[in-house]
Amino acid sequence: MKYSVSEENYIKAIYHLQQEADRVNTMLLASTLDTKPASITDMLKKLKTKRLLDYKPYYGFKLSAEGNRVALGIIRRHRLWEFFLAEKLKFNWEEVHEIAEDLEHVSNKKLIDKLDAFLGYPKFDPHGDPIPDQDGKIQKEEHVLLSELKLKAQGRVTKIKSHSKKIMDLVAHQQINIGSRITVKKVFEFDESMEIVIDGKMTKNISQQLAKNIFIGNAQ
Amino acid sequence: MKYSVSEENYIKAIYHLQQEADRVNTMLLASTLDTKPASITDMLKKLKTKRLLDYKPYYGFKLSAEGNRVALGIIRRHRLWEFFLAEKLKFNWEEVHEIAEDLEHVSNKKLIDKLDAFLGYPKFDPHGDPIPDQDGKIQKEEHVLLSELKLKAQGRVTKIKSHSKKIMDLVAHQQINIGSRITVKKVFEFDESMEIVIDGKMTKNISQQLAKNIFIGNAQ
DNA sequence: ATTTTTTTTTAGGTTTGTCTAAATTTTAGA
DNA sequence: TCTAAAATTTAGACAAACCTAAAAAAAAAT
Repeated sequence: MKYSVSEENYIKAIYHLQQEADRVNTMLLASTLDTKPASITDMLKKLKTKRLLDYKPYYGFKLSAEGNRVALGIIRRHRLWEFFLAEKLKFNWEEVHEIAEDLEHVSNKKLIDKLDAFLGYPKFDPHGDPIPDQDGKIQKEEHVLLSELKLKAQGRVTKIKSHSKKIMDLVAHQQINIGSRITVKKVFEFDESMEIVIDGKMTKNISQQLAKNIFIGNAQ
Repeated sequence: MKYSVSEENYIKAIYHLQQEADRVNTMLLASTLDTKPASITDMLKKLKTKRLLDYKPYYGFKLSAEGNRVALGIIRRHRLWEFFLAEKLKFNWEEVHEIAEDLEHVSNKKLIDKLDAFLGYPKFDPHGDPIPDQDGKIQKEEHVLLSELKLKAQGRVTKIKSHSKKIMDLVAHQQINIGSRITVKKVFEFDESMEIVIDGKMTKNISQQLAKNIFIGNAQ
């Protein structure tokens, strides 16, 4: 089965929102996709008839097993292209998300499997997110939010929660990279901002908002 | 300026048809794109208002300078992806055209220029067609149709005219590749079919129809 | 030079994915 | 519990890209 770019974007957005809270509502999806609630309702009905979504009017919705499978296929394509762009074409890791948004919709199975092989079957993309394999299996990550790290605690950045341009801009400017070693030096009670040291070299001040978007691996 | 997938497909088709005959008509374009003439007229008007096309109702049409520039951009993307698929992902060269039809519509300039660099600035795609550079410049080919080759003449295959699945199937089956050395052994008057020797090893019989789709370099 | 055929365009309709505005249902507040 | 607010859906409209059927123009044939 082949789905339109729009359908794929809805499925992907629903999948991601469900990772946070497993009941997703129309308003939230509308703001995520930057459309109006009425448009969401239209598409929900369409996805329901295609059996990608369990949906009852007014009762909320969630992806069916098949919807999940489709979502993981889209995410697999997205993250493999991100890996390709960063690793082979030497893009900065904060640039790759936007381009992969387009490439992910080219859904030729053989293309993606050959790309996977060419890249050496990577397990994580440049943002630290796991790449689903051919069967949609993903390797579990073990991490905690930087905002939840205790004073003097340290660990490595494994992932940035959101990939919006706005966050990527800030993260890149602050020189926070996947793999950077972070130590929490101080947490200010006033606004919950924190002072951190990156790779033992640079001292930076970051807002709680930002800290809530940075994952730190608890292993390694 | 960004164009829709449909607009790009029209522009590309018009460009290719103009290489053969420089006056293109509605019927021909309709059959090439597998749509109805009425749909062609609709799009011609649209492309005219976007200044990509010189078009007067009933008088025929051709690409404007800007239309040509856009066409060469699309062709550049298409052929770079074809090269990537064949060279890096190890696709057979008869498979790459179809996948590149989708990839060509991802039009991020930086992506394409970095891909070009990654591939080592190739001048020809796996079909032997020239790849336009960043400024739309293409390296001229020197070749002649196999059907026009004289008896006992020989040369190397530089390109296959059409990339349709039907032709690619036959060409692959007959083991005719870019770079194959072809010698014309015999031409039969009855149907203009010819007996050829490929790489001095295999003797094959091919129809005139096929011979009219195979280009032989006259240099080298 | 007409008539016939072919090509092209126009007119009006369909689907997809969006919108605004209004109606309905649910949730929250007093 | 009744009312006000918020969320959701419905109704109807629109643009893009296609379609069919009919009209108009150009080309070909007699």
